[in-house]
Amino acid sequence: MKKIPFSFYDRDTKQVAKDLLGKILIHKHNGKTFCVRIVETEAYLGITDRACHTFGNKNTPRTRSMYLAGGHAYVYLIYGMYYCLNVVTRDEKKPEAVLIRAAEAIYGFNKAKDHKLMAGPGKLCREMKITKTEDGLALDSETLQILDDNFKIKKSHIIECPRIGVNYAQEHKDLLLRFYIKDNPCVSKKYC
DNA sequence: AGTGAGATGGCCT
DNA sequence: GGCCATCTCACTA
Repeated sequence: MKKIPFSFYDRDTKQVAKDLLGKILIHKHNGKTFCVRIVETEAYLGITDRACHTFGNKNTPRTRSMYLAGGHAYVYLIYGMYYCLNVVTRDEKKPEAVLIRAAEAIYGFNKAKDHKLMAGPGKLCREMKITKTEDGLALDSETLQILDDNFKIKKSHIIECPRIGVNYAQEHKDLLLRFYIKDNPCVSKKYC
């Protein structure tokens, strides 16, 4: 299990989104450790991307963490009841991020065999107990980490398709910025 | 299996 | 007031 250097996150956001597939995400909470493998991501390309929270350099209390250096967490509340976990990329001047959309349970879960347990960003945070408390944490923190266990994914097994739920984003809604591992049963939707 | 409504809060005109 | 990077449940058929 290798630590991931911060330089990994200060790269092209689309590339980081693809490279995060297969990586290990760990959250420690109330003495429990939740460990998963990331199987689905989406790239949000900052101030020029209509689907991104920082479009037009929008900087509000909610999006504050997007302006941290790459390798920090950006957690926000959506629809009043679900949290979504993002990995901030690039540097402080480029508020871009990767949404972690789905993961496969490795350990720490009672229903680890349920492939749909974390098939979706809201479900993932609910099951891993990730909330606003984790917003802004570095991804090598004691309680929140992303690690590399040398799990490799062939390029041909990375599927690219349009992002989910961004129909409002006009000319950016159809960009192929959603990535998932081919044939993995834990992804949030099959069709693309 | 596919559609539609409701939950619910922060942030925007 | 309306929209949202969502999810679940209740309905249709």
